[in-house]
Amino acid sequence: MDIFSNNKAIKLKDQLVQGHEWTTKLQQIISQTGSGLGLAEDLAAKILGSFNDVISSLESLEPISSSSLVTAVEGSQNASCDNDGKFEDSGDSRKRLGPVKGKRGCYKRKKKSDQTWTEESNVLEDTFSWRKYGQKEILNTKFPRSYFRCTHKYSQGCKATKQVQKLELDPRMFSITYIGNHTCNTNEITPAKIIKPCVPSHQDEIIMDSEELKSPSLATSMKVEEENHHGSSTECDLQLVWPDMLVGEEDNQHHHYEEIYGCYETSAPIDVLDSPDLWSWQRYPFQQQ
DNA sequence: AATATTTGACCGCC
DNA sequence: GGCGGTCAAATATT
Repeated sequence: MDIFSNNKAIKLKDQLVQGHEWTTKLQQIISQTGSGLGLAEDLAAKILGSFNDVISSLESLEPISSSSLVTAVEGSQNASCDNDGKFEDSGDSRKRLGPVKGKRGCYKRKKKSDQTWTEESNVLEDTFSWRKYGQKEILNTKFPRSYFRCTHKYSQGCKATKQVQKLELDPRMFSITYIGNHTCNTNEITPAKIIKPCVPSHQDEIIMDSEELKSPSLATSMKVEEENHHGSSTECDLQLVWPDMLVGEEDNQHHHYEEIYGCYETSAPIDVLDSPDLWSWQRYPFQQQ
């Protein structure tokens, strides 16, 4: 009955966690920038402390464990007819049984709930791993909209999705709409205190966002693996979501499609350790479809 | 072979 | 019927 049992609390917590992480990244940037920023570093530490306090208070009031998150989120999004989008029977059950058109599994369109919020950002950064599942041209908009779902949708039933669209007014910015909260519990709340900004160490592993990201800057959770980096990194950025929307030097492109990786901090040795930096670009966990 | 992305088709809502 | 969100076969990548 208290407010912490509802979805808003979950969203609130997610946003706090996000704020915490961004602050952490900011702190890292500050500390890497070096001298003369002690005050800023102090301030970032204080902000982090506040985030920690609020988050832990929230958790103590109502343990929002991943299981309770599942409960909270379920019911707001029943994706398909009766099986609730669980695809519990062998992953292949979702595939068409043959060249039968006109019978795609019936599904209910999600309604946007209060678990939907939009951010504008110049980075496509967050702590979750996403998998793109669609892209659409949107009427009267210049840029297409890309649709992402949580990588753990099938393995853990996480129903979080997000939509990303470039802003017309400022094509360097993205409008990112998050729909639903994550119910997956892997990497959900990485120990943000030691999160470092994603600094790609190899050119071929560059990511996205424009020149300034080559300097330690805001981290990103997405990675483009583009082998023909003739263009600016801004183009990488564009290619991340709209590989076909490149203007200009597009003729040189071989249309290698982007891949998206979750960017995780390696506190424990995981399988990808050849990364010279402290980040490991973890491929999306295996999963059956 | 396993997994991810692309992209046209399909579906529900307005 | 149009539009936007999702599905899933085909294709690309690792």
